[in-house]
Amino acid sequence: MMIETKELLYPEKSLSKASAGERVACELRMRIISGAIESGTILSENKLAADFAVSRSPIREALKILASENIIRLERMGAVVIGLTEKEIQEIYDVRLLIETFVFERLIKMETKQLSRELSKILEMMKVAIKYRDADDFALQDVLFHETIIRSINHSHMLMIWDNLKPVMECLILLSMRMRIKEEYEDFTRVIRNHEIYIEAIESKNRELMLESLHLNFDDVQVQGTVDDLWMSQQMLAKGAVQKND
Amino acid sequence: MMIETKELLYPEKSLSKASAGERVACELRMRIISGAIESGTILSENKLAADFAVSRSPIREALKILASENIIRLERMGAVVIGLTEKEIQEIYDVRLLIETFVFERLIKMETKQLSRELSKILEMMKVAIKYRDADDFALQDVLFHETIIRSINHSHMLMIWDNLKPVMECLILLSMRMRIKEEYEDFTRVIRNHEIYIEAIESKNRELMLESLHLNFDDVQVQGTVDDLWMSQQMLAKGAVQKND
DNA sequence: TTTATAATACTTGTATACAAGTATCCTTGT
DNA sequence: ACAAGGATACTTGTATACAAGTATTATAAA
Repeated sequence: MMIETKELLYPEKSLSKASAGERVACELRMRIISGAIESGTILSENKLAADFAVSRSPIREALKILASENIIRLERMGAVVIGLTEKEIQEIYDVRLLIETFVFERLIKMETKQLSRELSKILEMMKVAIKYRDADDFALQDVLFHETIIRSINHSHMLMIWDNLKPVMECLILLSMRMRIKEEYEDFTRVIRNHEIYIEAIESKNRELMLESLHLNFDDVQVQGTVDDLWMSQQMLAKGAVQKND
Repeated sequence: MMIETKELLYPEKSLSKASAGERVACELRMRIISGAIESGTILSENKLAADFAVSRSPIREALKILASENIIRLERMGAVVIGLTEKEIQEIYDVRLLIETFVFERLIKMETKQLSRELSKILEMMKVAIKYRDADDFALQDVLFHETIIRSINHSHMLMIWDNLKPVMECLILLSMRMRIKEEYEDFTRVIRNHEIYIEAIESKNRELMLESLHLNFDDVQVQGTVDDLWMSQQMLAKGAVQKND
């Protein structure tokens, strides 16, 4: 059944095969992360069902999904909207950095020709998306780019973590790109360049280059704050590794 | 409604306040991980509903949960049991190592007196559990021990990852402890010792000690394989950090 | 005016009903 | 014997109904 409401924030084309529950989840996610639904709001299953013109079953499914993403909190009575604070966004990037560096280390030991080709293709698509000023398409391809890298190492649990992170990342990037495509057009060529560096890093299996592009990417989605904890953690672990190798 | 079936693998006391769906999820998880339900089996909502004597609603909920844990795969027709291969168990430990080292780095910058007290209490409970040969209680406290550490840093996304990992970890530890409490009794005192080392590491904020106990813990749940990728990854990141600090 | 209690209008969790789609198997035609 | 097609018995996704519990509010008593 179609969702009947004023205006959909989430690009419809992406959920052609999605169930009503997933649709609702995507739309609610966008509204919450964009701030259209304020943090602290209490969502009621019945009210949502009425708003989206579906029954409670898909609504329940949607709320479960959003709760697993830590966007809402399921309580005895009603679901409380949590939303994304600055801190949470920083946390998301902590996780992403953790995953992607882990993935890269695996990639170094692998044949990456096929992957590199796939990434190049996605990059071309992104260029086209810019050319036609399609922010949504650009954002979705951007997400796909990183997902493709993560998938390539065949680590089901890293993929699990990504699957949890992905929807929120997607929202953030979608919103960010929509904002910037109007005025800050040149930002996009820089994003493209960062991705090219990433591919180069994979092809040459160059750790430093990969780190560089990763940070450029992060900085590019507006979060700057330090990631000192992460760095310290890694440094510590490395010391441990060295010690173990003695 | 009560689940009516021959024999429950999951300790009932833990799910006093759980919904039927969660109960089913826990029980199915145990059966799958223990091998009682073989990998490759196709689960049908209707059949499960009949077996557990509940309606399809809680069954659907349970299947969603298990799918998010990568234990089953939801397909067009039926849910396919994936189970845990050696590789997957290794992957779980990759993730756990990733999380716990990150957490420890945060702990170093925090006041850990309160945490240390909590952990000591849990440790005492574990000792009592051993004294009375209660493998289940021991296992659950063990899980709680690690969860307490992770919770203490207030990082909602690390907690999210843990929440995903926890149920499977819990199953593994439950099964492992049940196996060993009969014959390999002295194993438990070693586990206790490892946890004591962990607390000491937190109190003294000693990275090397923490790593040591972490590895002892891992080795203790039978997985030995290398974690080379992780080590390499950390080493690489540390280099990056150094470079950045220059 | 304030407090206690009871009615009401919500809430969730579960059961059941139904529609639409898909695999299986059986029949039928060649 | 074998291929084509259709009936049948499954499947999931969604809607709806109901029970049990909780917050709120209104009413009544002190």
